[in-house]
Amino acid sequence: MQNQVIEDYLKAIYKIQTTSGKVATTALARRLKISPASVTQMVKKLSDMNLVTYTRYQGVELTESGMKIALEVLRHHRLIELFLAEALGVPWDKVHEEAEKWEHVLSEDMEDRIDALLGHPTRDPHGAPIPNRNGEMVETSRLLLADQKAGQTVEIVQVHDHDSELLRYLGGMGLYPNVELQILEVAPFEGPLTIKVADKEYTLGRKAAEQIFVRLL
Amino acid sequence: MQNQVIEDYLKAIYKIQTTSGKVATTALARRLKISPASVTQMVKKLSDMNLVTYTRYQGVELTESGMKIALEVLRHHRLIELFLAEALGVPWDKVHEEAEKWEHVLSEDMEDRIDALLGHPTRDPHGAPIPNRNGEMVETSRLLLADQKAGQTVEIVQVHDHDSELLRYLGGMGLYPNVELQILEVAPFEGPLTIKVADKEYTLGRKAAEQIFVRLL
DNA sequence: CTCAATTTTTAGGCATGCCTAAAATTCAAT
DNA sequence: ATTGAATTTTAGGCATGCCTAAAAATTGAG
Repeated sequence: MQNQVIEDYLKAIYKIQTTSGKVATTALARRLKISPASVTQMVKKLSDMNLVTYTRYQGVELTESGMKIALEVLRHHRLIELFLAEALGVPWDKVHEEAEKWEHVLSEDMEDRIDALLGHPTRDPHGAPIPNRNGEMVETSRLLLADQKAGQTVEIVQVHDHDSELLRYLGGMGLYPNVELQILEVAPFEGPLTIKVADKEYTLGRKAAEQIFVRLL
Repeated sequence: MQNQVIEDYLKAIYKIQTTSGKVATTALARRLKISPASVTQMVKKLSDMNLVTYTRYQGVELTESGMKIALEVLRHHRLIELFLAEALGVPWDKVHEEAEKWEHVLSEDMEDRIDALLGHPTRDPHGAPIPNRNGEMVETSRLLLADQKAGQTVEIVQVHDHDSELLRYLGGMGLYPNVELQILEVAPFEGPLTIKVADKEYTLGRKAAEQIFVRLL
């Protein structure tokens, strides 16, 4: 059983666990693009290795050591994303994909060097918090831009990192973490938002606004 | 069959092929630390994939496409070595080991970015030539420091990269590629060399001197 | 040119991690 | 409380890439 596979499972379990609590076989299978049957099998092995607790038909949960590994991988992933963006100028819509591969080959020594080079950063290019070496991180605001009211001035805190196309779209409007924007109008019935960024106005679809976390100013 | 495994085989075949010509199963097995029986099996698959030519009991040779891949991996390896040294300050005795892992996850896009960042370099930190995107490279001098005579002034061109301890030893004396040194004395019966580097004298064992390529000045 | 030593291949096995089809269990609606 | 739908697990299989032991081919010393 290779590291890469285990790490991908633990990372996926972590993601699901922190967003929706219980981690069902099917949810894991969907995220990993693996059949549910295979997931069941693998999850048993992870359980044997004390990385997750598993009860038949009841889903899994990370153990302490499973959580530790998941957070290490997450740290690698986000450090690499930032490193690629800063050191190599990789556009923010591409860093995720690359980091998916690099995260599994990063030694502790390289991790430390990158961390130091970047000045011990706490946020990746999408605004997601980077766990420190002890797995601690400062959580981001959980306010969705989509839920805010017209008239508000907010600052972008974090953006979902999975959809490359969305990231390019947002980048085109200058919508990055730490950027301030005004909500001019919110169309009713789940309609689009009209926003003002750097003195320009844009119309932002509801779907996009649901991928953006903000804090109030 | 994963990329990593194929790439490691092709790289090993390349190395043996360019140093000793024919590539025997056992030699490959020794280098890869895999049993000869397993190598035979794998080599058949590589042959099926048209990456090597293989005749039972006669060893293997890279085909054109096998050579192409081997050179790509070599390019990745050496670019990464230099990148780690330059961008992250990794000491030259550690870059090889790290590059062994990174080389397999480097996309073409990242390769180009690193290449550009480093100014399209032609030598890695050990002085080994970096193939360009077409697999072309300028070969280094094949003169061994160990074969030179007393009184010569030479410049280090390349150093073998596999032995971390040797590299630390050489680094301690300031013996890096592009460094000039004088051979003051060569002890007979395969004895050590006395050399002068940056106005300091050192005694260099025969074994070490056999790992260093130079050009005459 | 022979035959013993060496090299290489074949045969048979094993672990990993994936799959599909079918069976077992849980869930939810009545 | 029942039952049909959905979820999850079990059973059986497959490809990859490694292993050891034994057989086959090659090599080289006399």
